[in-house]
Amino acid sequence: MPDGSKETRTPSAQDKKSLLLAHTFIESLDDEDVDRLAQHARLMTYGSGETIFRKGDPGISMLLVIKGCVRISTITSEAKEIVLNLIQAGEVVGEIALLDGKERSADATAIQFTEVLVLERRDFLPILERNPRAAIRMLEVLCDRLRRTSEQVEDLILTNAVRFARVLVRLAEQFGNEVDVGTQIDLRLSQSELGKITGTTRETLNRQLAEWREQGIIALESGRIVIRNMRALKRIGDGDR
Amino acid sequence: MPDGSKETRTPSAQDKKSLLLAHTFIESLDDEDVDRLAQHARLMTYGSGETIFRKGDPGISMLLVIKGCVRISTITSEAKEIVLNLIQAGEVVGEIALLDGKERSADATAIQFTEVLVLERRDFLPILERNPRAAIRMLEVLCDRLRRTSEQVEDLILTNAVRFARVLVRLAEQFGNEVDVGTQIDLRLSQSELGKITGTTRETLNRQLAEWREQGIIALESGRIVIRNMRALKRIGDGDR
DNA sequence: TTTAAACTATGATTTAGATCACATGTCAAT
DNA sequence: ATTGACATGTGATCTAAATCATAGTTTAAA
Repeated sequence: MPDGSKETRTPSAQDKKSLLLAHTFIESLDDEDVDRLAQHARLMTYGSGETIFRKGDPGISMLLVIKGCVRISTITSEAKEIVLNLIQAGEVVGEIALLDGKERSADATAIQFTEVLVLERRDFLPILERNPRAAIRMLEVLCDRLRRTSEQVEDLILTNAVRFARVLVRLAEQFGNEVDVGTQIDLRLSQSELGKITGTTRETLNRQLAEWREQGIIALESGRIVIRNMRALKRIGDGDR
Repeated sequence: MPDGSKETRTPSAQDKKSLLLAHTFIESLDDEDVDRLAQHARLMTYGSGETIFRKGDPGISMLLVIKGCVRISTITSEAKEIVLNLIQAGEVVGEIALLDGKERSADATAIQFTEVLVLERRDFLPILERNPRAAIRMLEVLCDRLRRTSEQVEDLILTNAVRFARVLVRLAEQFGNEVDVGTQIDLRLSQSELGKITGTTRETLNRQLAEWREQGIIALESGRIVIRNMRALKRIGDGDR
């Protein structure tokens, strides 16, 4: 696991502005604000496995993910790691601590080569205070997160098969890519990684995947899961065995 | 379980205004907006056990809890109920669906005699759009929720004893009342109810509580839990056995 | 003031899934 | 090509907690 070796490029404010504008999040801002942000924003890149921030860090910034994917996770007192969220290009990371000024509530790690634009609290908050549309956009983001996380709570009291099915369906919605045989999840996830998403051990997960593979419900295509029978998977996820 | 029999009083706009002003949430609004809300807000009351809304309902309103306590919960496909949140006087309920315009993501039930002020989407959203401070206040509420819910996700992959301890500590923070023997949780919760909060069966919970009672860590005082040794409970919750 | 309904307590049994153990497979680096 | 670091695949065993069963207790209603 490489660590710390974040590199920073030094692109022009113009470059940064166009990156900002490409980000869905930014559409709620007017041109001046975008300019202001572009001036102060830093562009950072992280290799796969690199830590972006850690639980407990002071949270004075928010990241717009330009490229790649960020895993939000935390390690319990019993030394189990659980993934709270996977955040892809076009979404934001670290907004909670930025907004409430408290510590980071979880760890953030790049799981691919990832580029982010870092917005500082002092640059961003004034914009929210001036621009209600931006604040409302932030509210939408948080509502979305909350719905997802509540769903995860529900998932965690379900039996494994049902939970796995629901997680796969959700991953397919988030990272899915339609191919001829079905929906491919465009993420290279090891089984232990997937285990951390579902909150189970690698072994149990492996057995379940094997079964579904035999039944033709899923398949593996160069290290990526392809869902071949989405309907069946959804049925399992609904508990209709 | 009584149902549906909501009664509505018809207080004056003045009455409603003073209720609004008493609510911590409202401090971010200016006087005109408070007046406007007071005119349209409805005061509703619910008996213990009454349903306020159900998962799947259209979410066109938000409730300010004036008095009492509301349980936010959901029933899984496997027919298990889990409590996502307990919301007491001074807090808001149902803000997510109001903000994102989607369906209610969970059921809301009064667990005591409860009074709420109902704010409609069409009255409230324009205020957010005009008043960034109110929007930022909403952001804080959501951040808070998100931190709580993420903690619950963490809790759910812990072993029961650790999880119970953490839940009790959290309930003590939220509903605690310092008495001579310790901190009393000011809620009458049956063990099955507590089970739904911790995501376990009544039986397992019962055994754990019995053990802690013998050890003098907790006690029962007229149906309410008193934490007599908070330090011990916190240590257990941290996994330091 | 008894009768029902809900809640608490605890033992016995079962079970889902974790843990352990080890074989096999893959792939990048030397 | 060989080594080593990881990832996958599967049996065997163990265990935490669910489920089942049943008795006692408190609360509220008739």
